[in-house]
Amino acid sequence: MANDKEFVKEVTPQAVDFSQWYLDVVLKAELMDYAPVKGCMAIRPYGYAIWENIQQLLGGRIKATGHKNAYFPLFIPQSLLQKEAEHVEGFAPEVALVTRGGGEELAEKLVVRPTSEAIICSMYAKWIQSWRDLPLLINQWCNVVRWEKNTRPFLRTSEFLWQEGHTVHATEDEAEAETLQMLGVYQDFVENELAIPVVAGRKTEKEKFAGALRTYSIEALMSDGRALQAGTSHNLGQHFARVFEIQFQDKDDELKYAWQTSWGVSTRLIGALIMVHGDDRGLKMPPRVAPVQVVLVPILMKKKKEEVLNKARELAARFNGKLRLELDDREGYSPGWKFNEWEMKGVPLRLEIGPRDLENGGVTAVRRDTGEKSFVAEGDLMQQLPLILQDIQENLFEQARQFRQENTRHAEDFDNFRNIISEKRGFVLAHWCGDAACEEKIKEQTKATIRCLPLKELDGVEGPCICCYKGRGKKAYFARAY
RNA sequence: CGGGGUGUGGCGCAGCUUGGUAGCGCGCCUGGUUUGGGACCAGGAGGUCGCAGGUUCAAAUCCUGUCGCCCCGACCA
Repeated sequence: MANDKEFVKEVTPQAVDFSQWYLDVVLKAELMDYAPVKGCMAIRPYGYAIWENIQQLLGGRIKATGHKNAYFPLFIPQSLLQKEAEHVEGFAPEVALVTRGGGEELAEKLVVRPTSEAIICSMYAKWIQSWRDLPLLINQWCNVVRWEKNTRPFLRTSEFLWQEGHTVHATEDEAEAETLQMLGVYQDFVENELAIPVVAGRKTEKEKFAGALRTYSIEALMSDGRALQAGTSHNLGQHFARVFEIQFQDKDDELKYAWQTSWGVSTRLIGALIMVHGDDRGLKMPPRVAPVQVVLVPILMKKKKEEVLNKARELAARFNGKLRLELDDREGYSPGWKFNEWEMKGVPLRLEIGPRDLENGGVTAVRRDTGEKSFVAEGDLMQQLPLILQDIQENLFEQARQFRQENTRHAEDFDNFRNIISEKRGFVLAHWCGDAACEEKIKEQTKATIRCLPLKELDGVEGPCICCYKGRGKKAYFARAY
């Protein structure tokens, strides 16, 4: 269709240039706009609504597991950040520093938080004295700043929004259990609400969080075959407790250092949502997080204009508070224009109501995921719409799951490994001996990194390392990553 | 930090080679006709051409400098 071409011209097809497609979509769907500062963006209402839904759905899970929200300062005295050696080293290059305030040079420079371990630990040291104060389970929603050289909307920005949980426990076992519990919460949330299948696993020493004992992550596969870390959960051990002196007197009267965890997901999830589900026509929002779940477009002909409009308004009012339904009764835009715009924005379900539908006593429903059209009688709407949305949610997950399955391959020798990575991308499962030198060599030669060592034992059998063939180890997930 | 690109009404671009005081498409505003996959007609508003200096009677255009932003790589949620 001529019109189709015209429209599609505004969005670069994925096959032509995936990264340009991504940029076209985030801008045209009005998720964000570039701000005057490099790497910074304004998150527009439609994009922010996704974040609000994430906050609500993930926030609910965080609270349900006993955590409470709190807020800690944006500014961290430089000396605090520098306490934990590995932590400083990891973050120093990307830290923004405030040196002046109130027109004067500051006595101590202030770091703009790149993450809040330091400032939070300094407070926890004051709050914790006894085993009775534990566990301490706190989460905060905030912005953080990391001075990035290479930025991309949502995926890597100089400032981003996230949620960071910081907990303190009496024992190592409890801390480890908490770390894994929250990883599980992330997996459940991302799979069931964002419809993105993920692999849960442990990070290698090289890839772990600066200052952590162990880092776990959930890893997702984007539709261009590159992996994206979608959430991390760290067992901090006693590293921070020791330098910040978070001590408690235990039941046995002894003074002990506490065990800590931290875990976070960021606005990067929005990037994942776009890259996992989107197509050449734009976004495809999973209904559970879609800012608009259903759009109702009245077809306003000269005849029956008022009747159609009245019925549309009546239907919209009926779903008020039950579904996120938007009535698009703007005049001056043709129905076709609206269809395309809402498809670009990824609204899962579109309802059309025109003179014909009025006669037939219902609406025409069109799914964003399959393009399938159906007629729904007015009386069935209340019951049918949630079912269709649920079906769309499941279908999106299933599509993504299938894609991941088709793009997860096993490699038994290095040539095979290299070929898969360079020609097909996706996840590659291969044996790794555990030596950082092999990890590094693989990265240099293929640009693929170890995404994680899966928690779920895949075959569980050890084999010769894909790189050195000498050492033996279990299979790890490799991929080129964002 | 390297490589590339780009800066001209809100957006996308042309004009620059060969200096002569800014144009096109989209969008926007008004009115009318339209409306089942990005409608049409008529009228209209809107730009000291990233910034600074220089050359010239005259600079979007030539020269010098500078800044921003975007993309691709090395480092990272």
